[in-house]
Amino acid sequence: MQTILVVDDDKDIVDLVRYNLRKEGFTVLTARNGVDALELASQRPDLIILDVMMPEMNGWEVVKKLKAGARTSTIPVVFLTAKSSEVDEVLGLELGAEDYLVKPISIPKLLARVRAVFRKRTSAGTVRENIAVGAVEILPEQHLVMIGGREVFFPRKEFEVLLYLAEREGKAVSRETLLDAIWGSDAHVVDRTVDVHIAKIRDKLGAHSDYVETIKGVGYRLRPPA
Amino acid sequence: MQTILVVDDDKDIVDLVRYNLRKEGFTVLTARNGVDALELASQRPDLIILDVMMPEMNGWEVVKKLKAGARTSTIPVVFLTAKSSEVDEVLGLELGAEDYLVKPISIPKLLARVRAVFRKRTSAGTVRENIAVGAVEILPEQHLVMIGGREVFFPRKEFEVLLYLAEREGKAVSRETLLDAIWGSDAHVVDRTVDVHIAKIRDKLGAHSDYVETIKGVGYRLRPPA
DNA sequence: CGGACGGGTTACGAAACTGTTACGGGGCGG
DNA sequence: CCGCCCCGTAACAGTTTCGTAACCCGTCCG
Repeated sequence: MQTILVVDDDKDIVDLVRYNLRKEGFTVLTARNGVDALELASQRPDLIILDVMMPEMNGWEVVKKLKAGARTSTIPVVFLTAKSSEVDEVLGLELGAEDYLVKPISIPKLLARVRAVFRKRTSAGTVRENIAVGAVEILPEQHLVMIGGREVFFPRKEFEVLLYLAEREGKAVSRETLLDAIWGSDAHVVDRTVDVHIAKIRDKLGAHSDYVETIKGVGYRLRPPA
Repeated sequence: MQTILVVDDDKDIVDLVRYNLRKEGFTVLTARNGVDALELASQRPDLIILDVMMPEMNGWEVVKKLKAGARTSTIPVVFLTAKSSEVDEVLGLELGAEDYLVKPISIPKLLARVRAVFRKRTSAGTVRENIAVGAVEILPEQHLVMIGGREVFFPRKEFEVLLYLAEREGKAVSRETLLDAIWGSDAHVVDRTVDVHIAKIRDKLGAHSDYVETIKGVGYRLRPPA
């Protein structure tokens, strides 16, 4: 079953949310401050419900750190906020906030949002299964790459590029497509940047660097050699 | 130039979007409600930017009707939404929404999304199916050519020429037509250039070089020998 | 028989593309 | 505050691809 991390300094709210989510069958982790939240986030819950206003480390900071961590950057976050004026910030800042809820919390609304997140996750194909291309294995959920059985660390961008290519094994992928998919359609990035990442990926692939083929004038293609 | 239909009940937004899209060279149609939108959609714009919240007929209904109409079902739609909670619905319901934008609108983002839609449409949009002509197999998505089961590399231009001929197997294609289709109508290329590429293609086809027939005074034709 | 046409081939310089390395900025952790 | 890592950009070098021109051949005439 899916795990949800609930973070709020108000014990009443934590209890209320936990009770209701458990009743729905979710596994619930809780934290009363940002530090503990980050600690628990490393367990990779499927969703984080996060209070904006907290002593010491507020919600923004927590999210920033989550997004920075390779293992936690893809976890969806739903904000809890007391003031509706904060809503604009949630939407304005592009922190990858999945959604928000305004206090006082309406339980039906909460559950609806939570279900919506999971629906989106599964329908949008965000369920990232492990992929193997020849001797290269990619484990998206753990942000891990195994090359010939050995574990190799890939920084975020390189990882995403590799994953994208792997999901389309054998297909030619243009730089433009990669930029759209990974950097976002509104990115301000030169396409030669892709080359550099490809170079680094090849470097890490070591003996298997020939998995990444260059198609001049077209793009790249990932596949095991014949 | 491409035509975009903008639908929103807020005049300010319509004006803002129209102004910016026009500046980018698009032809812009506008509607203030769902009914007018459907009316204009019959003109088959290349893209529809659609507000979710509108009086009388909301965005969902408009899209449903668009998808129902044979002439309008393939037009990509980008949603405009004020609340992030609606985003889930956009993605959750599989209405074929191409993308979405959250208000307040960022113009650079809007333009980036629009451009992305057109890029996707022209490049990956069409599902390029594999083609076989005799012993020659062309796999467009992988940018691969198999000749008698053996993989042979074709540089971009040669690949495109071969593909173009293969898509018209048995039909005579003039140099002029090829130049138009592959080099672009605004290219400044001598038509004898085509001959050179044909020669290279024949060379790579090896034993099957006779697939490419010359029709004197007309052009070329690709087909397996009788 | 000579010449005009159309086309096949080859050679070569220019342009286009990519691989790689180096550098600067930013963020995070110590 | 310092140092390390990730990332985007620029610059340089090495290839590949492309477009033309040139030359050659066969055919079809008068």
